[in-house]
Amino acid sequence: MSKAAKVLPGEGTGKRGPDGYLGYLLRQAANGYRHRVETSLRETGLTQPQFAALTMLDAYPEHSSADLARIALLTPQTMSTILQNLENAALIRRHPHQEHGRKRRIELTDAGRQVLVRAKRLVYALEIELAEGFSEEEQLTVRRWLVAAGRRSFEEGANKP
Amino acid sequence: MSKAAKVLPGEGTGKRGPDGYLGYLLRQAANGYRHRVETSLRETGLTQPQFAALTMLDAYPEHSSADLARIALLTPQTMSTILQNLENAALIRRHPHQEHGRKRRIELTDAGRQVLVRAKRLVYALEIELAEGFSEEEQLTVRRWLVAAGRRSFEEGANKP
DNA sequence: ACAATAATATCAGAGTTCTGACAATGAGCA
DNA sequence: TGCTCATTGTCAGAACTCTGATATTATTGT
Repeated sequence: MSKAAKVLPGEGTGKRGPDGYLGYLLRQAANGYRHRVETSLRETGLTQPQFAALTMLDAYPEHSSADLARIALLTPQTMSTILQNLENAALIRRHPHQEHGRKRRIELTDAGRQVLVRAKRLVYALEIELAEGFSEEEQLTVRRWLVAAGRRSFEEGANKP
Repeated sequence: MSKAAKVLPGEGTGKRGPDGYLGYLLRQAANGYRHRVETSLRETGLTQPQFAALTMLDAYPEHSSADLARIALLTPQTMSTILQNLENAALIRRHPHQEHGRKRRIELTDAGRQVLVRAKRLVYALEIELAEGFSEEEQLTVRRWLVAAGRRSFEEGANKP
């Protein structure tokens, strides 16, 4: 290993610690958390987006793929991909929509419901971990910031996902 | 559109506002910010990870692909992919490492340096936007939280990226 | 009723990220 | 010396995410 590699900034220091750029920290935090979620969900075979989609479908069974995309701030194409994978895994089913030729009604299968129950337990444990060490007030600050970071100047893009 | 779709929770309400799950908010914030960065970087053709890699290489020209992966908390495979794309775009160059058969020395090309200068201006403007509306103290809370969210319980995984 | 516009869904292609597997090099030990 | 192990780099395959394009259906305007 070259001499330079020995001088790698340490774990929580420099640009990687609390002095780093917010955008860089945001990407790393999301990557790290997704990784933990999917490691924890390994036994269920679900990914983080699949879990989110199943949860939304369970809460709002009336919604179409396009609806879900809007809710999750994703493009319709992305949501379509996620739903295709869920359908291939037989966790959801899609029927033609009555009174609608193009829209499709989406339903969780029994397997989907069972997996979701197990997955919720696993993910909620991690969710609690995310808040550990931060006061109620600090958590509120973080939530406000995350919402703002996800939505800031979202109106100038052409393909506004 | 079905009646149910009319009752979609509004923009900043319910699970999508400050009352939502932290993990869900984190994913959306990172998605939204990445989207803004790449829209802004459109003219340069860079993606957010490519920008991050170029910035790191410019700051630490001695580092190998494996070094960069460790710094950025990514797997070696991921960093390898990003560097391949940068190399195909002729923004970096890789030479065999002296005193080392396997390691490779990575350098920005002139084109790479020029693109990086333009990209930095664009991204730093967004970085400032990320902090807007939050006090110094609040920003520190957010940074601390992001660092913790990215690193929490990172030691139990087998493939520790 | 017919044409124009909007909404829904999907295909194609690219980049990022992971897991899993593998080859080649370097370092340490019996 | 030779064996073992860690490091470095890559290939293959999958999922997610985007942009761009296209087909089908619904709504709206004249």
